[in-house]
Amino acid sequence: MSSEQVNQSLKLFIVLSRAYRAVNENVNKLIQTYGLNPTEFAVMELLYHKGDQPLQQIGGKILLASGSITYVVDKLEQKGLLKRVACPKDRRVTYAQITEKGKSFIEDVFPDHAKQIDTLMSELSKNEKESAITILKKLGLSQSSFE
Amino acid sequence: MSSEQVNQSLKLFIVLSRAYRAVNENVNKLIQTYGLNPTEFAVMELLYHKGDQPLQQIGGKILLASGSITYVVDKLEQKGLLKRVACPKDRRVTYAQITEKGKSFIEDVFPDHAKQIDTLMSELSKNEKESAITILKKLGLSQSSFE
DNA sequence: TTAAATTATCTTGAATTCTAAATAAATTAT
DNA sequence: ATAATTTATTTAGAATTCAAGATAATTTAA
Repeated sequence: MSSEQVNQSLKLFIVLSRAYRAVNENVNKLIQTYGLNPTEFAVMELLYHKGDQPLQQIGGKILLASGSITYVVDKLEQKGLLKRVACPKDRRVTYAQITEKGKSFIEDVFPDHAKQIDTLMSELSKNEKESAITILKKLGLSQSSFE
Repeated sequence: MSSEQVNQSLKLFIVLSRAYRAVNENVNKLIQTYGLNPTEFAVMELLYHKGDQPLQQIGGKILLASGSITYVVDKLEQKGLLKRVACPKDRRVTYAQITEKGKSFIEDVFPDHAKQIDTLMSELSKNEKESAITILKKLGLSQSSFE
């Protein structure tokens, strides 16, 4: 394990962090204009694209502790964008389910949202995006090593 | 602007987010073992590698609001890892300056820290890292578009 | 079956971050 | 020179997140 190799990895970590933060900061500002915060939007996207979710699964998918899920789901329920639905088979479980209002919200907002993200990526060519996707996929699988 | 292109950008955004979070989650756990939180560590790294910083500049470099800088700098000052130093030329300005204790801390911790990050990147070949660095650099420059 | 262990959600309190306003110093314009 | 604007830091209060514990339901094992 040469020092050069370590330096390259460090540099990648820095560049990865900057790229993510730069893009994400812009996406977050965009989401604010919809009247939601990033976590709320992530939950809505998840329910819209993947269907009803047991509360617990939401935590695993968007990286949120169980106490925080209760908080975010409460807020979205107050806004009428989702509702809690009891699981008939296991009474410990509650599903979050998108409402009609929630569905309309995502359908209103998502096309432009996607276009804006495309704009944020416009510095990259098609091939560069392709390469980045292939490479970054491998990093996304990192197992947790320091628990 | 084809829909395929937008989809590719969306996919890259998702993969970028997952990669960053996977790596970052591990790095954050590592930092916790040093007794600091990620923001505190970022400030210490900045001061160690880039020298004294006016408080305001810290915000720009690690993406933190001015109110939060006061909070983090207070905590690091309490821990004796940095001190505030008045700017002689402009009395509005306060510098954060690393202390000897802070310097020792980083010097103790950094070599292993870097090695652990290298381990997290070990799924990628040298060439893949090189490509990722080149491509991600372009994204890191994204200007804020929705202020 | 009953007890023990596990799982899902919620509650509580602390930590961290943000926004907006307050304060203080410097700069600009009249 | 004085007033108005800008810049840097801090304060105060709200929002968000987490960790740990509480509650309730389910499953496992004796």
